[in-house]
Amino acid sequence: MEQLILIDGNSLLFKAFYATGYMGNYMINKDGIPTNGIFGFARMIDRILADNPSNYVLVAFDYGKHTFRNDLLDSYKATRTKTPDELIPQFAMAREYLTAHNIPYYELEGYEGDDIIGTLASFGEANNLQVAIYTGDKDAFQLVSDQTTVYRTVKGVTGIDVYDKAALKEKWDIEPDQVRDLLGLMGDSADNIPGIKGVGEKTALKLIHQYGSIEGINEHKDEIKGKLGEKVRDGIDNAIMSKKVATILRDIPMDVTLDIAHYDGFDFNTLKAFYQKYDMHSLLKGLEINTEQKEEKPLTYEIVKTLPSINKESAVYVNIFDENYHKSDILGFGIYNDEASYYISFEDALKDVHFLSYMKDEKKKKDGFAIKGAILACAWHDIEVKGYDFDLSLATYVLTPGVKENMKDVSEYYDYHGVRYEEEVYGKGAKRHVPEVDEVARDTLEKAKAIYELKDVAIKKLKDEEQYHLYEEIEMPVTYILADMEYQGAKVDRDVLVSMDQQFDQEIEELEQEIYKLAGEEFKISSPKQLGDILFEKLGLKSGKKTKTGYSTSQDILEKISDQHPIVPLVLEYRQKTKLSSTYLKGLQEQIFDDGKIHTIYKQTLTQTGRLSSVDPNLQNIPVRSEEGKKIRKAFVSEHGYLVSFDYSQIELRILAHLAHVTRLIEAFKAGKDIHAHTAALVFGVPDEEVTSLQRRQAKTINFGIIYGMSEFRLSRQNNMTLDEARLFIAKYFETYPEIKTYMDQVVKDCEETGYVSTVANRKRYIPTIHDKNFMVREQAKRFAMNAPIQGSGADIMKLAMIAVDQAIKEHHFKSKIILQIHDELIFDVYEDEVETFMQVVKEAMESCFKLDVPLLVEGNYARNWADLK
DNA sequence: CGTGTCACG
DNA sequence: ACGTACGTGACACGT
Repeated sequence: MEQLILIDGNSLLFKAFYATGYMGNYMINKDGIPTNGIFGFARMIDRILADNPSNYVLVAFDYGKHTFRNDLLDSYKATRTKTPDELIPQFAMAREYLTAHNIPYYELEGYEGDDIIGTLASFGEANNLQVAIYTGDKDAFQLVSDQTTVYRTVKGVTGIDVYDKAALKEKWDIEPDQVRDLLGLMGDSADNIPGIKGVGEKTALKLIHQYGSIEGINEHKDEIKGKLGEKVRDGIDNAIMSKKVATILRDIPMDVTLDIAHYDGFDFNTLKAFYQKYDMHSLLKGLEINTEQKEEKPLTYEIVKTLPSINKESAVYVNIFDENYHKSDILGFGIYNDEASYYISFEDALKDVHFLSYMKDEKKKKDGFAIKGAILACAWHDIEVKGYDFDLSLATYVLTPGVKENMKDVSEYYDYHGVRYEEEVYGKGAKRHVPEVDEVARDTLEKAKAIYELKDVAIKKLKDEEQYHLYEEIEMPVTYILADMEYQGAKVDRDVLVSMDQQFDQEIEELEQEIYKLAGEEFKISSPKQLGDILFEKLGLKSGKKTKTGYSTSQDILEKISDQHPIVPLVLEYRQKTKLSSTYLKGLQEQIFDDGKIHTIYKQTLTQTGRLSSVDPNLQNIPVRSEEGKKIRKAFVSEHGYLVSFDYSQIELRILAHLAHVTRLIEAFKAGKDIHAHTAALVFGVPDEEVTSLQRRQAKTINFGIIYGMSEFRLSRQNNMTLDEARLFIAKYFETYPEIKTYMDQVVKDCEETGYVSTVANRKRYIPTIHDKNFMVREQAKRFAMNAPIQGSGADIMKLAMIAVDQAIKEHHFKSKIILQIHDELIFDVYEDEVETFMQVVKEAMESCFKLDVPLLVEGNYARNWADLK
């Protein structure tokens, strides 16, 4: 069946505008015209057409401010925030883009784009076409039918949710027609449609399921009991009217023929001229690449058994089969530059002296993707690699931490489409396999080529964004240090784990029996569902908050009711023991390599803030807070003498004091005071030495809360205060440190203007949801904005510390090595004879690696195992 | 594969 | 009126 594609132009342009705000700059072109909205708009349209080649496409726009909806409802869209100035000129550009692309568009005075789409969808259905509607609004769901599907853009410019009849059924259990009833009841704050006051999605659906429609509700309104009944009777007239407003017209007076949607492709030069006019280089490049790949220069490569000589900088892609490169086979290697394109299999490569000497030749410069993994996978197979000086993965992470780690998504970020997802090539889950060599070679060279093509683009962008330093002087050196740390590994005494494990298994078994006895039956204690039933149904304990699926049985709930029944403390103990047993005692044992060590993987391109994360296993969350758990650390032992730890004291509060120029905090840190006690003294107006432990604890809570963007509500709960007390407390806190309030307000404001926040090393976090129309989402965005510069600057400083320490170790010719990084702490394996000087040198290096307005304080310890490192 | 829970900074 | 702290990863359960 032929397909008719209908696109809501206004909706997409708005979405694109806000979604690409995260590009940070508003992409002003050389004439000073902002182009970010049109940029995202063009990307979306390109994507839609690439995914669904069709000869019938039409983009519908709103036209004129006044429609019949304003006659029905004075306030319609009255509360819409004014269209941003940067967006206004882009409406005309959107039409210009469509013209350049040969895509038909349509607008009709007094009607919204929705109505044009509704009318054309009816026409399409009557003419036996498959109709695909692309929009960001949920109103269009009412147009769904057996022939019509709605594609709703979500998150950014490429995410799309598919809505057909089954999806509506699943999401809301309603028919397409009832979408109007749903909207009529709920109203829509964005369009200022009232609906029924106090009725949200849940209640609206309940009413619809019971009475079928708003008309049905109206007939039975007197039967509805209680508060809801009152609300319904008060609001039903509004709902009836709101439904009319929310109804998309399907027969507006327009001359409907299939011809008005006729599309048969674009002219390369016309579209190119448009992109050039507005300086949209990445789209232009994407256009050229696509056309190139389709028509002119398909990827070619040669499978070789011995590597010919390579005389210029090349992309070298190491194709690693498993996620864990410490244990993975290597399938092969791709070497690509603009005159060479070779694939050599792992088996051949091992035997090829030309290849091996090329790889270890420092002077042969190489560009890669996730080079830490490439270097280490090679190292485990005794292949020495030198000369990597560019990493596309790291570069992209610095530019935008939000992009996924795989090469496909990274390439798409640059509008480069020549790479496929892993699953497409190798399958996923149980179906994952190595395809024939030709396919592996193609995949490998596709990736090598992408690295080669995108390197300059990425570097230019890094420089434009003033992030080249962060990339080149921080992330690149750190990736090499991490490679050493991972390869070095952490030595583990398996016997410690084994004997603890045996004891735990026994204790867990005993706990189980006691719990069953108290419960009167056997059940899966670790199933929250079954445990909830036992505690709150069978034993009738007072339940606290609920989760989506039932009673919450989380630790804080259980602690509150632990004196109500002897089973509760046993469950808590059971929880702790099974957690320690399965995750740490058993889990860690499985991860010990033949060399008696654990080799974690640090993810350097994952977090939104610049921190590292550790996986397989996670060595950044080994227990310490409970005495019982801390014993696990006894298993981590020194290989050569001592384990040494250095951790930054209060680094995040120091960063806050620095960033916000908090006079009294800075003074306190300079004077070396106990910062929480001192805060308490200032806030409660007592001398430092008279601060009670409760006061100190409350001050500590708020100090941390500030870093996270805490609410009054949360503080009151955390500190067992009333909401009023918490408000007063916060007010006094901000009186004490007035600069903090000013700073936080400014950070949020900056974020609203630029779409991102940044750290001391100019690491950026883009937060597009700062403009979200949903209050909750927006508030969360503000907390991200307040926290990211602090947490992120901490991460920056730690990375600088690692570089400084690495440097110092080399200068002093220490044999000792860094083993672990845990956000604000470094752990080393130190030779006995080096300990004394090592302690001094490292402390100095860490404290002086970055200058803040407050001193950085580092505390060091050494011991034979990790548990004894106080 | 999503959800709940809990381990860490 | 919303519903409530930032950043992570691993495991067990149950669909």
